[in-house]
Amino acid sequence: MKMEEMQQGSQRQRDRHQTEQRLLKAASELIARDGFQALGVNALAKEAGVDKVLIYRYFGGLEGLMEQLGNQLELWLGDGHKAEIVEYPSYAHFAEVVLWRYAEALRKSILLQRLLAWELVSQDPLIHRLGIARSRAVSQWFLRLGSKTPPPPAGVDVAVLNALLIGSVHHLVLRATSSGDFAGVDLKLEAIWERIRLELSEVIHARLSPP
Amino acid sequence: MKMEEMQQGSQRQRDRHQTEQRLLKAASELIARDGFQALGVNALAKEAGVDKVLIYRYFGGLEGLMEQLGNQLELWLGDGHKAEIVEYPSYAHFAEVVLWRYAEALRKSILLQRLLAWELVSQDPLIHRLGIARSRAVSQWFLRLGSKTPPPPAGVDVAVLNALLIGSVHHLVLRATSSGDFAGVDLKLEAIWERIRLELSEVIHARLSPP
DNA sequence: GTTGAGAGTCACTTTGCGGTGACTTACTGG
DNA sequence: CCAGTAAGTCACCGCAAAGTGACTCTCAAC
Repeated sequence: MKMEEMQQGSQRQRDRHQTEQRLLKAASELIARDGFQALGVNALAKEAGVDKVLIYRYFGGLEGLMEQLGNQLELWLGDGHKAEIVEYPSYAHFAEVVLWRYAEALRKSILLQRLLAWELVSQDPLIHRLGIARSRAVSQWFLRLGSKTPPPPAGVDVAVLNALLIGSVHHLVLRATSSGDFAGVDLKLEAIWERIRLELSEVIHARLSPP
Repeated sequence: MKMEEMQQGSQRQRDRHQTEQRLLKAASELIARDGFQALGVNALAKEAGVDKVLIYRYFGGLEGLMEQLGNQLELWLGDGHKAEIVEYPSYAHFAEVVLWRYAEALRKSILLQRLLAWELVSQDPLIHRLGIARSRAVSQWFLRLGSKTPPPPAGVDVAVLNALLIGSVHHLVLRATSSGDFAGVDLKLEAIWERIRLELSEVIHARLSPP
């Protein structure tokens, strides 16, 4: 009789690795469902169906668990990193495609959204570190996708324009899952997101296409 | 001897109105300094130098106090509502000026920033209601300032463009006070904000000025 | 003066949190 | 077969939170 098959019933299954994975998964789900505010040892242990003492034994506390969760950060972006690198006819085309890829990945990853939102309110140094890791992962993703692209036109403040564009995407996505609307626009409708995509494209080409 | 002048020392000053104002002011300062997470009856009472039972007696609890604080919401926007209504040569000029006014008012009002950020993470219906009141106040402010302005050019998705622009302003201001940087841009520098203003202006005119 | 109402004070209960010590159970290496 | 180690369970501690009851003090109306 193999060990994996027996289930004594009186106690849990005695598999450290599986318990760790349970905890990490439960943490993800808890954050995605209720946000970082709800992440406590008691709630997490209950969500995972595991005793809370194991959080301390295996991870040294919530901080350690979060740190380990953060290591899977690039995984939070979903399959976006599988995107192939193509050659774009212009920087504007590149920006348009990559920005929209990012927007779609962000919309799908509630976990990443929760982290972005929490970065705006928390002063916890751990969250700050997670934010730095997130930022680095994202910009590397951008860099990789843009490795074969023409340079942007001169005379345009590309850094600031990028910040504006990414900022608007962040804010709209975050408002979509929090209140569902923003500035009179109903972000729950899929048709609106198509209009957002179009308008982003217009803005990018209006600013970045050579006149 | 007037009642207002005596100060017995053994007990507080026996002035209900002043105590209420103390509490409201303390709540503002507490939120501005430490955020909504730090807003509890104990912390608030300590900040105001007042017994916490008075929060329940005078406001019926934190919710009531917050509600009353929310009524002063348009006051949070600072002296922005004192701005005179002028006639703009074009919709683009109007958008440029008003958007930047809003950005500057928002940068100055940490209280409003805290509310905006908290709306993104909280599921509290009270915060949701506050957000609706805030949104209404802001859009009325926009409407008032734009009462004498030419219509926007046809063929442009003005609603979505506005959401994008306001969203980017929101996000950059919020990141400025939380982490201080965004997308590789150092939001602590005043020079950067000048570049942001310029780039916003460029985007607005590129999209809204008739070609 | 007396008294009643309202402002302020204090002690208390309850509840949920993070965190820990001591225990039981099961597997493993010798 | 036995002993040690590791997984899991349980009860508990200290603490800070929200909220409440009962008290004192002060003034004003009569």
